[in-house]
Amino acid sequence: MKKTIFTFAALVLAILALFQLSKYSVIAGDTSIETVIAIIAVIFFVIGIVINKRVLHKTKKPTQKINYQKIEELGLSKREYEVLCQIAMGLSNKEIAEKLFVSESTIKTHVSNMLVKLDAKRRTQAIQIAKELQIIPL
Amino acid sequence: MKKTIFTFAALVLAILALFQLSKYSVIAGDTSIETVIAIIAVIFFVIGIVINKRVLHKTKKPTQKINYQKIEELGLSKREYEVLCQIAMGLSNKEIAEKLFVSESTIKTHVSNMLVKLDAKRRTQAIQIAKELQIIPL
DNA sequence: CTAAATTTCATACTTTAGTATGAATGCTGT
DNA sequence: ACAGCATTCATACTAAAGTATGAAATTTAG
Repeated sequence: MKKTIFTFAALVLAILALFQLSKYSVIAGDTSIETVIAIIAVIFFVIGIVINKRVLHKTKKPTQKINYQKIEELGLSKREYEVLCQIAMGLSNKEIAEKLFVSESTIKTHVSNMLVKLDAKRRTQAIQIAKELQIIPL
Repeated sequence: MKKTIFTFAALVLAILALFQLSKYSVIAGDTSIETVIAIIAVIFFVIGIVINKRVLHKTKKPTQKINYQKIEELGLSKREYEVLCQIAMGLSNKEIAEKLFVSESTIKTHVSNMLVKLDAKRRTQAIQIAKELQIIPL
């Protein structure tokens, strides 16, 4: 944090110095206004990019939004989708059954139907496919 | 794409107009050089931020880097880690065996040892845990 | 209201996953 | 050389996952 303040202060000073330098340069007739403006433009353009990159990197969280349209396209029912999410959480059929207050055989039915719709052979493959299609959170 | 080119062209024209305007303004004595420079600085600062945001949003892929230190902490061997990655890809033990040119029973051994080290009961849970620990790509 | 879809459950079965145990080979660092 | 670890493989077993089929209750859309 101290480093950031230091860097920022140094940057401001450098810019102020450049301002003065450019002003005298223009008055003295050594440099054209166009050149000065161009340099200033480039400098602030770069500063904008750098600052933006810093901020984005700090607060960036991959909030992947779910493709609900794809879920409908696949013909996944509400229950089948719920089961799919629980599978992705690493739960067994038995655990899912307890969580959703239904029997294990019901879960098996949902899983089997879901696998067909996702064109998967195993539940692990279903997780992978669902992630690719962005229908479950990462 | 056409829209981008249009926007960019419009932007360049606007800036050139601003340049001319500011130049005559300064020559006429209506505006100080400082003001012009400040305006230019702000404009390009904003442009820098906007362009950077666009580029980052387009090409942003959640390139989560793998926590190799964590892999060592868990005591996962090279082979066990390989198997873990293949499991996350949705492959069965048999498929993994063929891919790595070993027998299925070898894969079973690796899987079993890996599950203990990851403190998982199932391969699906292992995937979930591995993702949390950031030892496999999302 | 009726037809279609969803959800539920069961039974029987096959396949895959995972555990336990033992053992041979090869590599590595001391 | 030798202890320790990783890798390989096998056999036998248990547990979990997945398939197939049929059927009843519920919801939903037309």
